[in-house]
Amino acid sequence: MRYNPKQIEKKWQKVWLKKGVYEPDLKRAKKPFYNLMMFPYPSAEGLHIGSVRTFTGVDIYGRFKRMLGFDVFEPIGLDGFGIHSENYALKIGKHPMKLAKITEKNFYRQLAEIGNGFSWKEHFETYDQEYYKWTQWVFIQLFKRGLAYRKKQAVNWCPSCLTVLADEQVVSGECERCGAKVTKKELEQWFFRITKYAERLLNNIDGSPSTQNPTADADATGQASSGTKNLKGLDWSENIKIAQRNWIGRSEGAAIKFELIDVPGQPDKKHAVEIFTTRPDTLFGATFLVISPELAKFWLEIGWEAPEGIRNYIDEALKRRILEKRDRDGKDKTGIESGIFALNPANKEKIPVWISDYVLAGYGTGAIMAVPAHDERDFEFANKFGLPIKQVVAPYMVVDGTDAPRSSNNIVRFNAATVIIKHWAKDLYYVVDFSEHHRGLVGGHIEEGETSEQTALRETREESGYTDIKFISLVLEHAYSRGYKTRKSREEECHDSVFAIILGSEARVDIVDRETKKGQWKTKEDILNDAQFSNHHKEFFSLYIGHKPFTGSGVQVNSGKFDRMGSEEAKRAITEFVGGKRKIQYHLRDWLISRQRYWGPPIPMIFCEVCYGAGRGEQKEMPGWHTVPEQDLPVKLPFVKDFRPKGTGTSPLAEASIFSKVKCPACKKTARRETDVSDTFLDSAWYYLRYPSVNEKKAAWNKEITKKWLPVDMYIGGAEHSVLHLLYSRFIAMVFCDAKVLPFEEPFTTFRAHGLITKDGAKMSKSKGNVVSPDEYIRAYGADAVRMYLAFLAPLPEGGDFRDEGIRGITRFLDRVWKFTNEKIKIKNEKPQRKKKNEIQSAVHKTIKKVTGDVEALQYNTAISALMILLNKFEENTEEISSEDCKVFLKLLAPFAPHITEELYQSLKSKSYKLKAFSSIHSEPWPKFNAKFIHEETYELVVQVNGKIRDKFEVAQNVSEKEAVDLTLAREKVKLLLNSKPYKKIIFVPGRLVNIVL
RNA sequence: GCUGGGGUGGUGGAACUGGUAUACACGAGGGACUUAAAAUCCCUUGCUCGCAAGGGCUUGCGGGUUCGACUCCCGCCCCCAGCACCA
Repeated sequence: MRYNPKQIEKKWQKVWLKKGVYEPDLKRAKKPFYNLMMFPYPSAEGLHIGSVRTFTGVDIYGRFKRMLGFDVFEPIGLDGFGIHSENYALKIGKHPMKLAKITEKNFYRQLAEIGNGFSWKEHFETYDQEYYKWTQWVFIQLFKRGLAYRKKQAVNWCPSCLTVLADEQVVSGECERCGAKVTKKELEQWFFRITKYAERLLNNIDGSPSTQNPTADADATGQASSGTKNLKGLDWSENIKIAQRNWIGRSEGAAIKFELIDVPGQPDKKHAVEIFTTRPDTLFGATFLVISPELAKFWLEIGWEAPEGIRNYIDEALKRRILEKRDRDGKDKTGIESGIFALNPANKEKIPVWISDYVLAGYGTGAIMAVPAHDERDFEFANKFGLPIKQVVAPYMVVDGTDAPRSSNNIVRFNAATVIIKHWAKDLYYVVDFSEHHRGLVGGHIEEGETSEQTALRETREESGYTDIKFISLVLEHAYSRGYKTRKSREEECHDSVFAIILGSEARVDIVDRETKKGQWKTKEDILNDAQFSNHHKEFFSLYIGHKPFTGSGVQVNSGKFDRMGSEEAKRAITEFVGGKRKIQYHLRDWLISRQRYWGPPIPMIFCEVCYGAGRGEQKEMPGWHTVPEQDLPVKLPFVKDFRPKGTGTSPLAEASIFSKVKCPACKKTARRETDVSDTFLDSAWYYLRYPSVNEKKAAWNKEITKKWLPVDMYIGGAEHSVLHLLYSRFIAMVFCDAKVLPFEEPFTTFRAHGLITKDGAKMSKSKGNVVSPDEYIRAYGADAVRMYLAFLAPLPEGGDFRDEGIRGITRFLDRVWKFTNEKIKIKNEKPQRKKKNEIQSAVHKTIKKVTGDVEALQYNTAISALMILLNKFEENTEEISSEDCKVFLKLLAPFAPHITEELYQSLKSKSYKLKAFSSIHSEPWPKFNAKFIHEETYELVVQVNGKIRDKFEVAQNVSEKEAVDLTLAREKVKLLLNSKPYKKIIFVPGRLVNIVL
């Protein structure tokens, strides 16, 4: 019989289902293992090959764990509620409610065909009332805990589709669907206060105890520290952790008040503006303030009398802000002088206040101090409007990570002068070659009795030979650098004075410097791009000639009594000096929950005018708002024929008066329902809690079952969800942990991101028409081959390239597995002639070890390669292989190719299997390796001469150094190479090589 | 621009803790079987010089550390992903 995947795959899928091979006992499982893949949303074309790869990737791991004795729970469901599914419905002109049923069927069929060990009994869909009832309940709990609120905010708006768009539907400022330029529209929206959890969400990533944070909100997180502490941090892919850290975006800085002088229209009042900065060390260099148009508008509202020009600017800037999604590259800053002045608290200088659109309203206080010498944006702005630039931090070149001068014994200190020499006529600069691969600027030590200017002039003459020198300016008072002079193995620290010198003419004398350095003229660009140009000097050069602000840390200059202090230290000192407060800011914004759409769970809130008038409400700050009483859940999504988004900024549900009209739960008068639906991310932020408790009718999740199965042991999904979905899920878990209805605050113990899959080296996309559909491949090659090929492409965490020819290798392999095992079955070679017993045994056990380790690390490609090598060995030694060997092989292969291995395993056990007595290979224990079988008696010793391989020979495993060396020197080849010359030394690495150094 | 990840044969990709670079597979070339093709099986396959024995070169580029570097250090270039006026 030939291997025919079509026949066997369907057969075993049915048997597994019937026997409940993949259904753990949720109540009584002894070693629960929750194996989860990211919630799929059914898309237009059905299952994408990339998702198939993830699902089988997760499944391989789950099958492996099951064989290791765990009760594996591997649920599946559909995230079919929300904007993606609705958009597809809009596109093909079907109603999403009807469409859902169709896609659902197709999706589940595809999922069944790939042969995963899903726990099908627990599946659900997010658009099922039984599910979204609890999604609504989740919303209510957040409202009750004061974490849901309403606020006006500008949302993405497509003027052509007349609809609100989610951020991810806006591709570089344009509507994903029609390509129209996306604008903004101000609407009242529901938000979740995720920002209250910013610090905890951040700290849990690393499990480090929260840092001292005097100003952070204490109320929401107050009881947090007593909760579960995850001291080790999350076992997540590092890149995902980094993405989350960046998204939360904690920055440490200071809040500093600037007094305002003479605000027009406010002659008698004292005003001040508070700014947030991460660089209080640069305060002495703050030459102006900038406020956002929003803050300026607010100032106008509270009585600032500004001239019309300024008012116009503010209005226009605000309008632009609403219309444009985002500035393409953050350039073209606009601005206007307000006429108001402020007092720099550090040096008491009077500085102007500007209004500009480069300052954001939503971050910090909406006002900044501008330090053009040390901030790129301020620098650009100051140059555009001719504002003063004042340097207060000098660079301190470092090699060892420290950022300030410090004392140490092996530091050689000296003062030096560095000189930038400009050509007399062209835009060229003189550089000297220190050595063949090292260039830099002219300069040298300041000698006894010399001023730094004198040094500069002397060094210029000595090193360049030019004599017609015009000293033009002192660029920096001081700069500090530390470098290693490796040859002398000491550190040197020099205090540089940097000068710019311009040559009047080419008058020149012979170079008198005894090192006779070679020099050349270079352009600015050449110098800045020269890899061999001294970095230390490059920094000086770019500061003055390259015209760039210095944004690093270094040493204070021009900062009064703080001069010569390291700038890191100065941050604290200067903040204190001006009476500022240390402050922590986050980039994280609150979670926008409302969608003015149809296809989602209606937000379970009721607004009552009467209660609003009376100031009644469940939350003090939100009079008039009531949650839908729990017994009235779910708020069913009605069938609305015209589900298209309206251009009005309200959901299509608002049109259905039967839906929106409701009795107020408090006063029983007529009230109206909230007609917005919630964001899809809310559906998927808690779904993992529902799977094990899907049969629970009275609550969103069952307490005991949750305690048994959660948190999720292994979670695998796409890096594209590394921020939003994972952060939202963590947030929701934390909230419920605080509410004492969840026993943990981190939902996913281990998370691994899989890579992206390409087709023939190119990204798959509908427009390119190169999207791989799993169906045709499964039809042509069978699910096992598809699964294995996807696993063989590359390690799961990395991407891979799908090539049609590649799959041939796998089908060949499976054919050979089939043939070989069937021959074994025929011969029934239980006690084979074992001439090479040790060799075979060693190969088998090595493979067990390799596959076990690789599967645990999700390196499926190398695990499969090891199995291929073992099969080669088997085929070369057919007579030597027992059916036990075969069984081990099949077990190792089983997670990857579940159908063929089941078929072969069953026939290996008995000629005809009986359903009654059926026990699956997938429930068998995973093979164990024995280190003593892996051990080999000899190994190949490599002989190197000066690191090059010259010879190899067999030695005993336990060969001593002396023996090995003697054997090596006795080799003919070695003798020839040495030619009886002496060698310097011999290095022996046991188990590997001997290296003879001449 | 910033933050990650990466750059190894014609291709997908291997390589322990610094110790035999290119495992495994695809593709290609040659051969066997066949009337023929497909399938299957066997051999060759990093580049290069050489009739051969044998040598030289090779992990994006340039330096360095080391007996020895794909691996560690410094600088640069390129690709992918995410973020992007966050002060």
